[in-house]
Amino acid sequence: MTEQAVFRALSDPTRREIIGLLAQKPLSVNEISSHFDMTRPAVAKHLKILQSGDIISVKAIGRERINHLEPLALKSVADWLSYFSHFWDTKLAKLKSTIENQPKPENTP
Amino acid sequence: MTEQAVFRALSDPTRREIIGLLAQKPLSVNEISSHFDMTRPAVAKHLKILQSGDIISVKAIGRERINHLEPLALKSVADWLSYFSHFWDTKLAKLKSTIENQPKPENTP
DNA sequence: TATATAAGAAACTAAATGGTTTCATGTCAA
DNA sequence: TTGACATGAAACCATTTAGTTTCTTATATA
Repeated sequence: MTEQAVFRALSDPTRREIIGLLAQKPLSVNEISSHFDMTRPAVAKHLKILQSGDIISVKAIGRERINHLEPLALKSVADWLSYFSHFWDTKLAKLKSTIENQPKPENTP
Repeated sequence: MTEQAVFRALSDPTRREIIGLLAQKPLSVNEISSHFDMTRPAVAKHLKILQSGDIISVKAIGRERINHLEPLALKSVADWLSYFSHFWDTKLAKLKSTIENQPKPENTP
């Protein structure tokens, strides 16, 4: 939802790991839980926090709830960071603005 | 220090605002505190957390402690995000990896 | 239909977090 | 040298966080 909700969601290592898992493919709550050394309700709470940041969406299939990564939510963090990126990567920042101001980039062979 | 320390430091809106201030110029503890509706010790605690993530460095000048932004620390977050950036910006991600994987131009035969 | 499975919900707990107030220490300047 | 100022440090507090256990509900399936 808000930028704060995304930053907050990313502040926990378990949640970042869940994001990494869901980047591979959508997973049910049980499938996600099996990757961690904690109970299913604990994982479910993390999923709820990820939902509140719109980082994942949930689709009910029968009795399972399939969690999908919504990567666009992470872009707000990337946008915040881009304000500082020129400090460490002037070259890339310049390229970025060049690309974004171009109507159509040429193909790399 | 660790990636976790950086993510943790960014999870608080006050700390992100401090980062924004220090991106303009280095500031003393009092100067930073004057921007917020909380006591100086509270701000000092935030500064300590930012230090623990190596996001700021402190130089003592007389009785003042001048806080400097260390933007390179933010790069670890950018790097983590770049793993997902292809979801929203395939074009830029490709260019980025192209650039970063290039050897030094002068050594190219 | 009976049973097993997937998940949500509630109540509880320990520890971390974000804030406060008060006090101590070092440095500048009249 | 004395007093004001910048900061650190400690003790304390309320709330949030991350986890647990237990119970309930809904759906698959033998």
